[in-house]
Amino acid sequence: MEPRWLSADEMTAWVRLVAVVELLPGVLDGQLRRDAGLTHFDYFVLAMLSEAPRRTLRMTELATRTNATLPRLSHVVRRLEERGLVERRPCPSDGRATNARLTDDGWATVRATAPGHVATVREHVLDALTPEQVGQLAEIAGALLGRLDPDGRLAAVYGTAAPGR
Amino acid sequence: MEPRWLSADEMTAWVRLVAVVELLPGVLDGQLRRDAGLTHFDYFVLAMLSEAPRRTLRMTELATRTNATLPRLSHVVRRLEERGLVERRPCPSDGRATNARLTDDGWATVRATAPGHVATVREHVLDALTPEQVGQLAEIAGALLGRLDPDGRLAAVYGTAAPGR
DNA sequence: CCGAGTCACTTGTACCTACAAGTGACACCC
DNA sequence: GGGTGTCACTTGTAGGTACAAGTGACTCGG
Repeated sequence: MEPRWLSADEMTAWVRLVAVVELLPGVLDGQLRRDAGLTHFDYFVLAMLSEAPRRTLRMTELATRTNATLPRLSHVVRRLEERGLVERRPCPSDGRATNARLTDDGWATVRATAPGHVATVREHVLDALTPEQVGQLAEIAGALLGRLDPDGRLAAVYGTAAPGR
Repeated sequence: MEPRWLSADEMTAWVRLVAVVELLPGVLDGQLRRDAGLTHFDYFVLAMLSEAPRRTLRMTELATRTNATLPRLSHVVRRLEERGLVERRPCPSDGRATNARLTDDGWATVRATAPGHVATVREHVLDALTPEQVGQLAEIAGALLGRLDPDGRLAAVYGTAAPGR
């Protein structure tokens, strides 16, 4: 089988996108690790909790929102718990479930870390684009998510409605 | 310090971009791992070699093109060498350097793997976009790379874009 | 109830990556 | 032409992620 190859325009877009996907995590991880001793995934976990009602989420829900497997999340939350940023309690209404809650220390950490993180995002991404391009990027990324996340598992995070479903 | 926060449009674009960056590597890795037993980074290393003259590159050059640290590349190439896909030889002109060359087996592996990889890229990325959006994506990603890769270390890959193969 | 099946999570093992230290090889300079 | 410093890599060790198996808790048919 021989699928149609990529045109020059497609190749350019694809190769650059791959480069971005390769470089961006390192930039984010580096800044957060230096400034707060957190990996980007750690920060994302804390951020998801900070936006949840009562700063609490069930492990399963937290796993889908962070696109993590349950074992991975379990390990990460255990480490965050050892640092006092998160606490786990058995869910009163379902004995199988565990609720993860952001502690006051964790909340303070998020508030202290967010400005530097936002500054990094501005510096390396948003400020490089025109307002028009920001809109185009939202459209394009939305379209990609329709393919990358057809079940909408992350839809609760990235907002409303991929057009694909 | 309080940097200006993100506008609603910026937040949408950013959150979606993060989701893409989070999901895309998993999709690429999964397909390549299932079909060829290669990680996306492995494949990228082989692809870079396959496009180089005489299918040979010095380790340092290969590291910059793949955005890898030298230790990481050293481990990966050792494993690829154990599988017979790559071979290493001391550089005759500089005793410090090592040349990595794609073997015939490695070349065959790349040729056998590329179509499935391209199909995945089409399915999950390019076919989700209009031709106009493909152009916009190239522009946007190019702008981001100006910030993410200011020294142009990866420019040899995404810049000239060598659409030949 | 009671047993099979599923769910929600935890633990254990293997792999991969990052960081730090070590080994030759080259370059320069007096 | 030794001494110093840098370069190009390799090796060793620690930390994080993925996959597989295990443990209680719920559900539902009989």
